[in-house]
Amino acid sequence: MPDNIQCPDCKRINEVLSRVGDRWSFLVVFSLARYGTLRFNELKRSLGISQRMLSLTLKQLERDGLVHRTYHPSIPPKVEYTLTETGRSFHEPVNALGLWALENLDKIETARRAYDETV
Amino acid sequence: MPDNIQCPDCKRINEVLSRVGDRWSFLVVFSLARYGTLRFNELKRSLGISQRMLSLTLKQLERDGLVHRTYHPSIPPKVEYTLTETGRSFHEPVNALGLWALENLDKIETARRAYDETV
DNA sequence: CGGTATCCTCACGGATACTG
DNA sequence: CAGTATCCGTGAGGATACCG
Repeated sequence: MPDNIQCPDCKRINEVLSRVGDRWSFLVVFSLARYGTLRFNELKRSLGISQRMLSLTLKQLERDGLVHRTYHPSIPPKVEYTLTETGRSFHEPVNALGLWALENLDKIETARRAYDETV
Repeated sequence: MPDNIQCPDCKRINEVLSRVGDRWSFLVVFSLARYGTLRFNELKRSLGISQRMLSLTLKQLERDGLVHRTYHPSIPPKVEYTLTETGRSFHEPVNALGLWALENLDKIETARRAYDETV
């Protein structure tokens, strides 16, 4: 790497991650991909997320074109969320990350304990 | 989804992501995977990260067993960082995410503008 | 060069209450 | 049910200064 330039892609990757790279966005996409369609409170229970953060996260994801929102004007109201095509394509790397996480949690905890003992 | 239980994997995924799922960790792993070995200040310039955050991020990644640190006691000192095997395996999903980010930045910005106009 | 220490700010995010 | 509004605490993270 030439030492006076930045990692050429990191800046752009950073931009995208700062939009859809937070933990709640990951988990919402992960959940919607798994279950297809979920209502607001189903997502809320599913993720253990606060009402406020879910509302904010869903609005961002809708704005960025990853999530589609369908409002059924019944009483009580019913709102369903699904992934858009872009959202589904985002699911692939998100899922890969989730699987890696599940597979490596133990390894990380072991490494962490080992590290802490040497200190 | 049964409506009274949580997304079964989300809790564990959340745990791992809360450790290695921050943006700086992603970018450090992404950079180290691409360039192999980098010194502290090379990483710093490469990522546009503050000295403090890079120091903290590297220490976490070393602790979690994703990054290996080699100290050369010369004058001036020289410290090189590489990925461990776990770190390299982490690179796969991180890279997938990075590539997705690069491919979809435009699409996201377009969706965002469209959304903002309807409001 | 490769850090640590300190200070300071602001955004993340929970708790609670209220509404159509 | 599906939000919005408000308040508030904590922690992420930059800026700066200093050190071996």
